[in-house]
Amino acid sequence: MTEAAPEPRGRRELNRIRTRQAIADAAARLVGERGIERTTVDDIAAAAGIGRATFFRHFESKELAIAAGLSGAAIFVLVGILEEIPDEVGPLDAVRRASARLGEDFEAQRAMFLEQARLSWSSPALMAWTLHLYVDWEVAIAASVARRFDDLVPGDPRPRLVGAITMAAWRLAVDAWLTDDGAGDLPRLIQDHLAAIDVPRRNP
Amino acid sequence: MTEAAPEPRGRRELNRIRTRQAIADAAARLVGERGIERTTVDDIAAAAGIGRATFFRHFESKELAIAAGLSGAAIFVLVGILEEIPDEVGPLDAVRRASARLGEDFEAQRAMFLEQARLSWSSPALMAWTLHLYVDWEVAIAASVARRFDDLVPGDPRPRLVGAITMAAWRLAVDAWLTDDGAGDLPRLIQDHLAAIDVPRRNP
DNA sequence: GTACAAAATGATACAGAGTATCAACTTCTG
DNA sequence: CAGAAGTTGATACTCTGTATCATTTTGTAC
Repeated sequence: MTEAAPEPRGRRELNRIRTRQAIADAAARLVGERGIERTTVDDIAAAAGIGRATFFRHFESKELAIAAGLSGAAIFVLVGILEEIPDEVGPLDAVRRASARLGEDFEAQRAMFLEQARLSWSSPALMAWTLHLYVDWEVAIAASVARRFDDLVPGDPRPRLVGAITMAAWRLAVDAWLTDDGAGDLPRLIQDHLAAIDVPRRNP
Repeated sequence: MTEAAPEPRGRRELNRIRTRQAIADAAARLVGERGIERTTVDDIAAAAGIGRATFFRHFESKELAIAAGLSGAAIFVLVGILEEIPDEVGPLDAVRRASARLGEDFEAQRAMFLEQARLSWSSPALMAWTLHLYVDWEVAIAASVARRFDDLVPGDPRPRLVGAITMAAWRLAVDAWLTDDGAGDLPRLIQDHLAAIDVPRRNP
């Protein structure tokens, strides 16, 4: 999972990251072209230039590779933007601002987001593994917002809760957007969802 | 998924519900006895007294049947208790009270809950499908809390957000509990998680 | 640059999951 | 009771995911 790690050490790590990204990209592209049912692990492996055994060294399932290819980019960018929000901004406000920043470029990529969202929920197995991937993103968001709490204690549930709330708000906003066939304003929907929740930055 | 539906109409519906429950129960029992890797769809079908094709008419995957058998009971009871909380209690408070009520009997079944929780996260595929099942439960909780908002409007995201928050709080509390090998106080952990979040019953 | 250890790869075989088809059986309706 | 509708179980098949092993690539020490 892509966190703000130090520069990778050697060629092995570089290759590992590059291969994983190549697999995810190939998976998303082939599923976009043919649909999930007509896309096999062998197809994805061939398109990524690897063997099938290597595929399974990078991803636990075909659907996880597809989910990483479809959903990974937007969330990766969100976490990156989160890191840039000034430290004095509270945890949920930081998430709101980062989501708003991501939304600024939304119109330029609306069709792509819509297609990716449709594909993500287009099979029960892919939905299940997309949710699995979202848990990884929750952890990344939690790591990013933890320092924004004034009174964090060891074992404090709030960073993980903020991560979970963020992914839930996004997921439900995308659901509503798809229900409306993408006619709605997704950035607005995300902000509405995030506005409805509060996680105080300081316990009472 | 079990919602407070009217009495089933005919023998077909009764059989469908009964068969589905038999499959889920057999799946959980066999996985408890042998582990996931040693439990096949044919094993579960045989234990439930059905054919393998019938198995796949009730569940989209082996792991979904297992998840339904392991996790379904506790959440079914939670939704039932939610229905009994007085209408004037706000949405999240109702969830807190229902969770507290469920926790009253916790000690009597602590070993069973611990084993079920461990099994639920014991394979990536089962984790993914358990999360998939949780989305069904979010919908059920949303249906139950919707009337507790003073100013609900069509398309209002808050009931679904309460559902998502409830399942996230439970999931993260169980995670923390497992990290501590079940030594912690799960009902207390759930209350702590639920206490950290607010969804105002009325928009400002 | 070389030798060796460690890690990664790809080919392959296999068990089992998940899908599709069809004949037979069960349930429902009039 | 007859006929329609729905459900079932057996079976064949494709593909996923796992395991094994020989080969290749990368990293380290000298």
